[in-house]
Amino acid sequence: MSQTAQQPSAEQQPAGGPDDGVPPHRYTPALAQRIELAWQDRWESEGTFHTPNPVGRLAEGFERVAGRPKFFVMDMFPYPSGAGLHVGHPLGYLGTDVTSRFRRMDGDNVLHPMGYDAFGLPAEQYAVQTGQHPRVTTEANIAAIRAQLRRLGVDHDDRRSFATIDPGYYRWTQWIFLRVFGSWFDRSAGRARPIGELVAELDAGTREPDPGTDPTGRPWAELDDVERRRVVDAHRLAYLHEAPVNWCPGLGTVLSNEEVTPDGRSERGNFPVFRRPLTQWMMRITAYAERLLTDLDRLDWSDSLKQMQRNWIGRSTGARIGFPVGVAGRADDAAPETIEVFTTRPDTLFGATYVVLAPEHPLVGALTAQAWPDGADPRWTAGAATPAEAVREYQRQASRRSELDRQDAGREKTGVWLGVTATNPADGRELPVFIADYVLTGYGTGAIMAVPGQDARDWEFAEVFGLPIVRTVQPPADFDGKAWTGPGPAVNSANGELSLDGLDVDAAKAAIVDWLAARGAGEATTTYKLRDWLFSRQRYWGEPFPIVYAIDGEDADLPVAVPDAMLPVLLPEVDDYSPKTFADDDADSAPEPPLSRAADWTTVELDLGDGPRKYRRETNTMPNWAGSCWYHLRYLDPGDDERMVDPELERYWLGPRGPGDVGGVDLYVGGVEHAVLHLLYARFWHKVLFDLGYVSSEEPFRRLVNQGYISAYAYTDERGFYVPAADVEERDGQFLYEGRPVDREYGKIGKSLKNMVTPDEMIAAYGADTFRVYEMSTGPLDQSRPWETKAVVGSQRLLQRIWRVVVDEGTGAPRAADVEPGEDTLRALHRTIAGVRDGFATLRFNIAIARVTELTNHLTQVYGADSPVPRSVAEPLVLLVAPLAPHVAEELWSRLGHDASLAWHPFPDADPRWLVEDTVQVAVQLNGKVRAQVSVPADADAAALEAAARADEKVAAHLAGRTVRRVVAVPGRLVNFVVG
RNA sequence: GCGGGAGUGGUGUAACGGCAGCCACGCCAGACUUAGGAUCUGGUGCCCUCGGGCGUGCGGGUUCGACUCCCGCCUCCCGCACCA
Repeated sequence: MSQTAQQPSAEQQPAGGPDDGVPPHRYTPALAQRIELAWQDRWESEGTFHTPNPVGRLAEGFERVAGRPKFFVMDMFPYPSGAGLHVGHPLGYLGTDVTSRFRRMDGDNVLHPMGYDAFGLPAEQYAVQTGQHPRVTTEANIAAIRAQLRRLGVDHDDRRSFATIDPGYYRWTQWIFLRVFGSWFDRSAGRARPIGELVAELDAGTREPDPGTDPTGRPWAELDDVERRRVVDAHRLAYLHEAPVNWCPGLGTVLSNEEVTPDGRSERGNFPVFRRPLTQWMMRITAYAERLLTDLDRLDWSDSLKQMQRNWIGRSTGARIGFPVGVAGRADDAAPETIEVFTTRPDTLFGATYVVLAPEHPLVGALTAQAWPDGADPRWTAGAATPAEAVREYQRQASRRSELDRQDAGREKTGVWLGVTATNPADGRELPVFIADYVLTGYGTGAIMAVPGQDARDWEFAEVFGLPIVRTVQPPADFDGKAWTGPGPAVNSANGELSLDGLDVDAAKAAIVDWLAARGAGEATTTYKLRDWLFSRQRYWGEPFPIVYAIDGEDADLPVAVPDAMLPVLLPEVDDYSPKTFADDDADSAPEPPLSRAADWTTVELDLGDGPRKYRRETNTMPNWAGSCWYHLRYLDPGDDERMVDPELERYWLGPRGPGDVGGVDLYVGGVEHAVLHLLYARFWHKVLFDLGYVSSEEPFRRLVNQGYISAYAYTDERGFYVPAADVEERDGQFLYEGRPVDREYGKIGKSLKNMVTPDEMIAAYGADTFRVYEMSTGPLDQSRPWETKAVVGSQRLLQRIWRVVVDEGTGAPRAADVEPGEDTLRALHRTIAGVRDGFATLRFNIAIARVTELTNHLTQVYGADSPVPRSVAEPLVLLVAPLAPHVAEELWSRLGHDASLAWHPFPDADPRWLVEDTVQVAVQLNGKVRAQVSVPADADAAALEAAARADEKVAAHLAGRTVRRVVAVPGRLVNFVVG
């Protein structure tokens, strides 16, 4: 490639024939294509965008950048779907590319890698349909996207690319899983620790098992080995758990809460989802709820995104209060039970008039009375002969009811009485206990005290069931509504020992919680909406778990980690990639993962330290999100076979920049659709790795920006059918397709709206540089915008004008010469430099382009078509535009006589001398309205400014005969006369 | 309902509390052309009696001065939503 290096000019033939009137060396789309392909080849062959690491395999050339600050910029990596990119997809990739190129020129050691998120449902579903191995389609799709990205001219370091399906990558995904499995959350320390330390402390008697981890209730010392294993397993951050899960028969798999849409369907495929108890792998993300919440404050993310995560974590503070249930009416051998409720309003305890359990609450069976008491309200019994019958029927209905119905706040409240009462600990009143589906199993304790006077939902239920309503907060005098949830003094809230009456809400809360705590009847507590992460999928195309279970023996079915040295656990070949799927609405079906049918693979003989034994493998696979939880770490050296990541590389690229800094990627750009799923999971894993000492950064992504979306107009004819948007004409404000009027809509780009526009089409018509400039010119990166193909020509014209400033269109020779620019030109240049830098630094590339356009237009006017352009202006112009339109900039730079790529050339600096004017125009206002302009020296003080203004004829005319009450003169800006 | 964000020409947008509309698309006119869907130049917020008047969703407020800050509405977009 040395020939290319010395003679990089891509121009091999004139752009047009002699007869068509187009100058032979004009920057036409055809020339743009040749330039772009040639420079893409050269960048690749020279390794222009190889980023050196400080140490290790990729350290070559580091001495060149050792003194530079590091800058790690990253895109949310794509899922290679095969559907192809449309013009909306590259927006973020181009934003990071411009930033990356700018920061490199401006003196940073920039890391800008790209990988592929490649496990997942679409490839698997395609495989199920065609029998083609998902790896084959996935790899073909990756190759296609990689080619498209290359054609856009992005500056990724190709040596650092990988896909999550690479065994060399998912080996470490499995390794991280084992670290999570191999640790527990020490609540006293507020962090994860290796599980071995837990065992040591339990053995030493310095620690008791966490509550709820030991079903035997016996001391640790008295437990046998298997019982101890179970206790330890219950502490792990990755644990097996039988619980109601989101079972999706149509997909044949379970889904995490986050993968279920609010209307109770699968996010992928839109199939119905049912709640069903199953044993599944869970990740204890809830242990990190507090840190995930509070550390948001330390991140440079948008407020809206932080707010979404806060809402998802859903912290709320309140109290747990016990409501004892007596034995009266229950089975003869029933022991007394206490219903624990969670409330954020303990101050309203005296207003509680009934208690409600979720239908799935574990105490429901034990609390249900044998028979209805005499005179039971028919509204409470649902017409059933016994409480047990009513409960069974209600539970059945609740499990059948889709999440949509269940969460529809407008639906009338339903429920049944258990036939028993619970005692209000504050005043000893007996309150009826119901089950009702407006109380959710997974939140709080799955049980509430109902306070209709202060809660709209409880009020509604009380009205339907004829339950008493007691106000315990005095509403304002003019309030005539139902439940009052606002502030006010407590009323009706006293017992023999305690009175809350007159206290405001906060004071009443404090008083009642103290009183309850003193009698062991309750305590202040915090709960979260966030639930543990369901981590198993019954799919083929995902990472296998590095977990086996003994087949025989006392410890059968307890999970055992596959030793690190035996990783990766490779995905086996199978004949059928599909999980067993069922009719969409078959709620009673049970999962059957494809790996369970790989008979040779599922059982294995291993020696895990106590001799060879037979084990069965875990046949679930990890969810799609696993691979994207840590890929930022693998970019640092994807070829490292020794470690997940070299700690020294992690410290260099991701480590904190100072005390208290969270560290992480310096700029992470991607779509807002990952606001809770990916970003919460990735933060969680990163924090676990931090706690265990594998990384020095507390957060994965220091700064995050959501790029906007590109939408496009679509058109429907009189029948409501979409017509091809590309063929619609606008005439006099009317939109016409084949001469007939059509209606305009605005929406997602895609086949269904017939408004698809692809980068390939745009690149073919204009070249990648024009496409890049157009996309970046339409607004700040984070802003959504409409696509308008007809406007692309503006960007094409800009690049043509820049080309024409630097190159003679007739001869192809550079027009730059060593002539001195005029002062106007110098000012224009340096103002442009300052503006472009500002635009790049703030991701408002539209500003940078506007300033470059101004400079170009200035040069076009001043230097015409023939006079030589000062080299000292032409060269900076080329450098300024280089991050936006890198190919044409490289070509011009080379024609200006430079052998080396400009990718590493210093970005121009604005000379402050040329940013200040000698004389400035200042506005003269009367009462805030501009009446005149005066020209004054830039350094004129207030008095000089006022004098100059008064000397102006127009101003004098305005001031004549009027009283000047006040003069505001701001040097360099304006004079304002306040007149009477 | 709760939370977040945004409302500026025909369109995308721009304006440290200081001349509202930079730059571009579109449109209008002109130049060069056999020709123009090329290129270049000029114009283009609205109204006007050509003096000027009015203009940043609406209404108030702070200020010498508000697109910008504060309060209250309206509209649109996004997220969450029976979360106790």
